[in-house]
Amino acid sequence: MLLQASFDHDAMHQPANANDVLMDAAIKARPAALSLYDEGATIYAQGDKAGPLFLVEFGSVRLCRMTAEGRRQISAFVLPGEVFGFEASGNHAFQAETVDCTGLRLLPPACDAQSARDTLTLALRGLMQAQEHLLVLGRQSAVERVASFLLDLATRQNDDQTVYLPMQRADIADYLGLTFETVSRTIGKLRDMNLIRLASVREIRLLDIEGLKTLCA
Amino acid sequence: MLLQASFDHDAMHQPANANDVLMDAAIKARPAALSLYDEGATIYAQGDKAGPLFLVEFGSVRLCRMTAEGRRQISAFVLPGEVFGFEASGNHAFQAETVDCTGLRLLPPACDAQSARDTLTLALRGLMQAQEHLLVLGRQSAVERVASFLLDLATRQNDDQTVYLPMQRADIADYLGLTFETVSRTIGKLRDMNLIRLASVREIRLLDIEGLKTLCA
DNA sequence: CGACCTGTTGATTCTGCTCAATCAACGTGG
DNA sequence: CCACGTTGATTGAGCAGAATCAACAGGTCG
Repeated sequence: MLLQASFDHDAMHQPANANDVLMDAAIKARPAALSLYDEGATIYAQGDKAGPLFLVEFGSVRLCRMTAEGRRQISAFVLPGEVFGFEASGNHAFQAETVDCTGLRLLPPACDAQSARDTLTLALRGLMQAQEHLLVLGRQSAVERVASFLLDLATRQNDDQTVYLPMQRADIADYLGLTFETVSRTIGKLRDMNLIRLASVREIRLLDIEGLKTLCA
Repeated sequence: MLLQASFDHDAMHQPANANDVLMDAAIKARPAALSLYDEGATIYAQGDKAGPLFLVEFGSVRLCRMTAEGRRQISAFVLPGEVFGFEASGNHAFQAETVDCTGLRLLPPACDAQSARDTLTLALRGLMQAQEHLLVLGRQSAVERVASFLLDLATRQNDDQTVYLPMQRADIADYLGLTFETVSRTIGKLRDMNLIRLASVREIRLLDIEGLKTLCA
């Protein structure tokens, strides 16, 4: 905890989007300690008692669930500046794991009216993202899914040109409802179409954003 | 409005599940008129200004969205006793249409702390349903999807044996991310496996619930 | 250096889509 | 009453896209 306290909020906080204003307000109102997690750490497991919300300061988190046969579905990736931990019942239906080395700030449950409204806003934002994702999983082809994913990441990382992928191909696959082989092939296809360029395995330059957008249908 | 006022709440309200207590409280706190809609009516369109929430008294509602090519994804069906109309931004991202003749009660936006909490609870319930649905669309086969759908409907209709389908095959298809031909074939397959029996096109008897559950993986 | 993990690429299989025909239920009008 | 058109559901045949199985390359770490 002493180590964690040495992290300075302003230095670590990487603004992602319009969440900032809201979250900064939430933090000022209810400051909390920063917790560090290693890559691949479990923040909470399926069935754990639900409690506080978590704000991602840096790193990234995947929310996932396993089926009986061991198939995995990732319902969302949580990037810096975004919040997770919502539950309808008292227990977590999904598991939260860090994708890479990650810093989280705990947000205690809302008590006053204002923070209840803020929580609602954040929950609704999550609902919208989930519904958006339903569209992808239900009606899009592999190319469309990958293109949507890259554009979404670019937007949320506030960088129109370069996308950094904190997660590996299997994570992307389980998020998009594909196999990792198909993800790899599809990224290759987008590269061959000159829509993207792979600076490295984890860093992708978007060469033709309009082209990618038309692909998403 | 005079006609609508003639509907008696207690007579029309068909409790579906645990929503009841919460919703009854909400209604008592903020009573509202009942609105009638024909089959296939648009309650609000994509882009419409978001406002009140809607409680389904009887009938059913589909929340859907179209892609540029005319593909449709239904994100949820709303059954009696359930609420819809949540939006993160000021405008509706999805369109709400009635599936059959439907009665809705308007719930004005929350103003006090208690109703804000209630709204949050309902929103979180919607978020859970959407995440549950992500699992279906991302990782299940056609048989698993249809089996899950039937079991889900049975639960929400509070009838373990008989499922009544208010919607047609194309609606089920757009909800499950399949074509209506595949839905039809798959229902036929479940019938041939003696897991269900079609009393009519719209009424399905669940003969082997455990068998259906094991199918869902 | 070798073991291991991640990612890429190839060959084959299979599920579900597309196109198309048929059927049943219903309403309309002669 | 029946011929006709319409709409929704079912069924069939062939095809396309993604999954599966498998081999291999590049990087990292012991």
